[in-house]
Parts: sequence; C-alpha cells; structure tokens
Amino acid sequence: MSTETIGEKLRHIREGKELPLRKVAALLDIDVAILSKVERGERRITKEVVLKLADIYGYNADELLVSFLSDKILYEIQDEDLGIEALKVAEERIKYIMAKKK
Amino acid sequence: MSTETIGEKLRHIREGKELPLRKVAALLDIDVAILSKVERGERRITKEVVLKLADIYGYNADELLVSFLSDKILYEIQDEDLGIEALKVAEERIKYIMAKKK
DNA sequence: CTATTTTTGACAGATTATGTCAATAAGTAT
DNA sequence: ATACTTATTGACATAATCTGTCAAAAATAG
Repeated sequence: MSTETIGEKLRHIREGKELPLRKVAALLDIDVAILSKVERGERRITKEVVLKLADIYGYNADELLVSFLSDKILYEIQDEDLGIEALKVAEERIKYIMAKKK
Repeated sequence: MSTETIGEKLRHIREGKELPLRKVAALLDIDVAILSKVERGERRITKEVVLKLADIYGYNADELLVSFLSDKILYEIQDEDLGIEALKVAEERIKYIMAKKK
C-alpha cells in the first residue's frame, strides 16, 4: 500500500504530469533547490506547501496530508524497537482525547 | 489505559516514592527547574533521562519508553483531523520497513 | 513564621532549520 | 561536439528552536 514518503509521492505525481521542478517551484514561490530536496527527503515540507501542491496538481489533499503526517510520525520512531507499541498507545490516547473533546 | 503523558507518569511515580524533585534532579545531575518542567510537559525529556529515571525509580523502562515515544507521536499529530489515519498508515509503513530489514 | 520544595520567567549559548545562491551534474536537442 | 534546460549539491548567512543556568516568586510543610 502506501509505503512511499511524501517526497516520493510528490515526485511521482509531478513526473506523471511532466511538470519541471522549475515551474512548480515558481508556482509555489519557493527555490527550486528546496523542492528538489523535499522530493528526495532531504528537506522537510510544511503543511501549507503540501496543500498548495495538492491544489497545483489537482490531487487529493487528504491523501497527501496523511502521507505528510505519517512521515513525521515515522521520523520520531525510526530505529526504535518499541515503535509499533508506541504507535498503538498513541492511537489509544488520541481516541481518548477526541472522545473527551466532544 | 495509558492516557498519561510521560511527565504525568513520572510525577506519579516520584510522588509514590515520596522523593523530592531536588533529590531526583541531583541523581540525574540536571537542574530542578528542568525536571519540574518535564513533569508538567513544559520541556521535553530525552531518551537517556527516561532510562536513568527508570533505573532510579526501579520502574519498567520499556513502559516509560513507550510513553515517551507516544508523547512525541502525539505532539506531531495533535489537532490534526487526519491524525488517526496517519497513525494507521505509519503502522503499515513501519511494519513494511521492518519486514524488509530482515 | 521558617524552612523546604516547586514553579516561573528571563537569559545566553548551542543546536537545528530555513532560504538564497552559485557551481556542478545530468539530460535533451540541434 | 555545443548549447540549452533541468536537476542536484554544497556553502553560507540568518532565523528559529532547544537547552541549561540562575534567581525570584509561589506553594507547601513543619
């Protein structure tokens, strides 16, 4: 399933549309170097840029956001033996928090 | 279940043993102010300190580490509507990564 | 009240993140 | 081959964040 990073996903989408980094970077008003690094996972992207890209590419924003968020999660627990356990506890906790909120 | 933050957990453990911040901070060789803030979630703790505290308190290190890691995860997805979905994708991805690794 | 513990905020230094730019590399076309 | 476009890399300065130290204030205990 979705084993891609947000960067890989963005690159594939852009390549599918045959858009050069140069053009997309111009639309985003960011440096080409940054977008290049984002697609290769060398720099982190922001939520705002993810949303702009979803708009530019006409791509499902939620799917990109989930990819973006799961990247951040994986970054925190990579190389941790207890990572999966921590994910399960986090899920319990967020469900508890959301149930409380409303 | 475990809906506590690592800070709350550490405070409860310490209070159960009736140890003052002062003494624990001395054993850890950190400032009392930092430990106070850690317990109230105002400052982040490091993995190393978590392990030292498990030793000092004679408390299960893995449980504290899971709490510590889930704190970091929740920090990344707090207030995100897609948080739970992101957690599920992250779990898929980490399982995939671990299966690949060996 | 006095002593102890805890909290709070300000501060400086260290570390990390971010944007800009130029040089290099890689690919395409003529 | 050159010329052109695109993409990558690294260096750099600045900005933002993190970290530890300290002292004063607040809370708690005796």
